[in-house]
Amino acid sequence: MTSRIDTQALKERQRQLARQVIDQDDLRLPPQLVAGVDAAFPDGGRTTRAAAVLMRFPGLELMDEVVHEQPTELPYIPGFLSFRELPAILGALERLSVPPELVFCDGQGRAHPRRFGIACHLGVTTGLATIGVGKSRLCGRHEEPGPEKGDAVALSDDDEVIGRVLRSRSRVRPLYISVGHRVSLETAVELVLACTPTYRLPEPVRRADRLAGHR
DNA sequence: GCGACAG
DNA sequence: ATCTTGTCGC
Repeated sequence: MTSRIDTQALKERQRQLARQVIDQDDLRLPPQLVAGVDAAFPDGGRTTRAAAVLMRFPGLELMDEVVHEQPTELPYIPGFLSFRELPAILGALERLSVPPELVFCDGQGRAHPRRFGIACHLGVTTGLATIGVGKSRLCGRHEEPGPEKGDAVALSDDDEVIGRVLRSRSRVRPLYISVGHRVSLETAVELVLACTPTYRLPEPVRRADRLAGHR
């Protein structure tokens, strides 16, 4: 049986909203308050548990943490992740004591088939500056980046550069960094590196991962 | 038709 | 993402 979900309609919404993405720096630099968000799916996926972590920049001192749960509305479909995770993530973000100036998202930004991954969706929906931090590739092609922290190569789709494949720490699998909203790709890469002192993931998303219940 | 496919 | 123990490597 075919999916009950009208992916064609969702594609149109993505293409429409993608026109509102701002891929240039339009935020205070350096920012003072950054956040990381992520979602987990307990109960065999019936519940969506979103976490938001607020930290100061550049010191990365913890300022606030929020966990928010609500019933899962949609299944996971490659290319439509944001429609599944965004509702709960918005709920978590709204409950932070202070709104962040920049949000690191677990997943792609413009490095998406219709240039509208979850980081873009969150940015356009809230108006916040956002950066996509993917742990693996959704689309695009690239060479293998060098082995040291900071080594990076372009992620390209056709003739378009849609992101960067970045070695956030030496000798770890690279991250897929892309513009979410109101941040340039160059600034996104610098901010990711500045928030990644110890582990593979930027500290805000790593902590959001933990809070949501990952391991 | 076949392979790819964020979390 | 989630289901799951031990195990290989620094």
